[in-house]
Amino acid sequence: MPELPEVEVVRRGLVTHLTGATLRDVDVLHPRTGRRYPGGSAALAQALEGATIAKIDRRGKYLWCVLVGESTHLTPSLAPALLIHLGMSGQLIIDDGAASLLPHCRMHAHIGKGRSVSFVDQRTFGYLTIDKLLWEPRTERWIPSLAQHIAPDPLEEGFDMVATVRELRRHRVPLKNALLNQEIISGVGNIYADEALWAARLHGTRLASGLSYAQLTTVLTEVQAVMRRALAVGGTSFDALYVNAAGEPGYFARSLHAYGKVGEPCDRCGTPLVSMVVGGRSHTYCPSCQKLPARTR
DNA sequence: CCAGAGACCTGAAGGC
DNA sequence: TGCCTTCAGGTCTCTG
Repeated sequence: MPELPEVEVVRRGLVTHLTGATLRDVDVLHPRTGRRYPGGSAALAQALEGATIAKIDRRGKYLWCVLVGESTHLTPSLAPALLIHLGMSGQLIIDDGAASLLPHCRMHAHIGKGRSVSFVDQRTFGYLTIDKLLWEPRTERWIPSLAQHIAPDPLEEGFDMVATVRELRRHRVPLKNALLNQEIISGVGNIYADEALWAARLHGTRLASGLSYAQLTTVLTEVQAVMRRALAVGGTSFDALYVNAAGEPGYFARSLHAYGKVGEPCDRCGTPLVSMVVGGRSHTYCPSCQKLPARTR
């Protein structure tokens, strides 16, 4: 559920409250939360103790806090970013620290001025770890080593539309799957993939390798457009599983045209939308606007 | 190298 | 009413 727009909304909220903050009394409360950190959750909590957050950055669905270590436990070889992936249900909540632990709280730390930060994650697909940053010459950015395999996202400066189209055409897989492949383009999840395909009038089972440069440019342009619109209203929330750093939902769900709308009339032509499984993921589309061509393979 | 399937996890929703 | 099954989704890992 948290896809690029939702993660960016979270990042912006954290910039306000975490920049310059020092983490104290760090607790990592679930073994799966620290599973990507050598030594696990207890070692992670110890390593984060006393770390100060200098900057908060993002690529696709990966979020990271650049750390400046006053911490004696931050080993130089592992400095200097706290990498956060929200998984399916992760939330980062800033509060005044007075209340007891939130339900499904997986990490908690004090950040000064009586405030605290909580990582809440019902399904524990998310994780926190400490990772080193590596210089990426192509985009001139420092990127965590665990996100090295992730392609630039469609809203970052270094995003190369032409190169991404070329990469999409290399893959003989359904376009829907190609859009969800974070190594081709990052930040796209099931919601925005379905929305962009609907807007581009393309069926998700069309092979990426079989589409024209113009068609692929159109769908990528729609990915950018739908994400910008979602970002402007705080992202997409269906339930309490996605909220910003202040615990508030986003309002893009009311603007969706395809995702989660099986059986409802298409907003363009009125034909009821249908759903099918593509590459193990549900794909909701308009059978009239998003036609499969006669020759599909 | 590339594609596809399974594993991980919890709570909501549906079936009987 | 209540138990059981199914589903949802993002990534990582394994298999073919």
